[in-house]
Amino acid sequence: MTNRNEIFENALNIFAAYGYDGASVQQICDASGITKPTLYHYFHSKRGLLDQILKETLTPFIYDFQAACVYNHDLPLSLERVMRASFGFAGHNPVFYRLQQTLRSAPPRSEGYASIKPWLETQHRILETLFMAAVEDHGNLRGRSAAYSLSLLGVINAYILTALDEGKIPSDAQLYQARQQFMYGIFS
Amino acid sequence: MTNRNEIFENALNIFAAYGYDGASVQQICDASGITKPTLYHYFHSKRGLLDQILKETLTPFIYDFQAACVYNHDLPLSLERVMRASFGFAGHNPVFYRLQQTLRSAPPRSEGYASIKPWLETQHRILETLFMAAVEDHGNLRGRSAAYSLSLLGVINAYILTALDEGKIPSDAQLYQARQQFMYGIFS
DNA sequence: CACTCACTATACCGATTGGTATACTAACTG
DNA sequence: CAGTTAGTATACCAATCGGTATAGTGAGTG
Repeated sequence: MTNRNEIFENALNIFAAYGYDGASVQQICDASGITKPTLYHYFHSKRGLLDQILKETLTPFIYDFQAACVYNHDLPLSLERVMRASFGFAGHNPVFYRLQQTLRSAPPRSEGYASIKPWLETQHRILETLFMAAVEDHGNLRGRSAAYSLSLLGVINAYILTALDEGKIPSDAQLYQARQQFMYGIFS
Repeated sequence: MTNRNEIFENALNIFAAYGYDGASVQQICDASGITKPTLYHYFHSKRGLLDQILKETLTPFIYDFQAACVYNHDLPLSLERVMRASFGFAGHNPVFYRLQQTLRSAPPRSEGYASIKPWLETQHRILETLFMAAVEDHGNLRGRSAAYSLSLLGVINAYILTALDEGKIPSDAQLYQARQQFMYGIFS
């Protein structure tokens, strides 16, 4: 493994375990068996290292997520795709998912939150367009797409974290249960 | 306001905004118009300051929460009390609630998480006894009280955070919707 | 008055922080 | 061969970190 990849992987693990503020550059260097100038050769700064981790991992996921969010007059089907994309991503990148989770609920003025904020907004915006498209078949969604977008992301997150705590990926059965529960919340 | 209260309030706000690691003792002192020896006269350490904030704010809440968790053969009623206690607490302590939320999903090896962990466990344990008591009337809860306890706390949290983002306390209507949605998840 | 005691500021501590100036090495390139 | 370039370590930087030793202060108390 190249030094760059070594740094990348160790930084991911250490950020996930100690948090962005709690992790030190020296700690990452020690774990990677290199010294600071090497790290700074590959990454602009500590913040740039985090940004790069988010970028390289989230770019392909957002691509899948967008593909899942197309609407063809079958909202349950779209929701299934969205959940499947999310669950699959979390299952393949459990450590990253934990890091993402800590950043997502980090304090608003922390560097960590600033780093993930644009990604959260992008994901939210994509999901919102799905609900806006579904308005044409489900009138009671009108004007609530932002709220339901946030709510769905919350439900997905809750299921993933519960499953990850047990060391598994959410099963298909859980996927359908989560979808049904969410739909129930919408139409009741 | 006494210096102690001044420090306490400023620390709460700064911890909530910047995170435990991101906040510095000097920053809290500056905001409070005092110097470090004064802070260390009232609190053992930076960690002790956070512990004290959690203790003084969560002790009365846990008391209410426990009272809400008594079971008298009416699970929906108990759940309503639990949600009402949680929503009310969040509404009266919005800044603290945000701090609690960041600590709750902080990385496992961070000091912030270590500080709130016992409180989370206590709350979880109390809620679990409610579900264990309800087994006698709802057999399908058997062996799942831990899972449903976590799930309910997740749902409550999601509703509170959504409401707080809009600057409000969750309404009674949202309370009943959240309860119904959760019950639906149980019995389906 | 003499004494105690809760409280507070000045000035400082060693350790660690994120980051870098300099120099070297090995590999590739004309 | 001469020159460039990517990559790496030693040694260092100023700034900040959490925390404290010391010396007061003023209010209460015998």
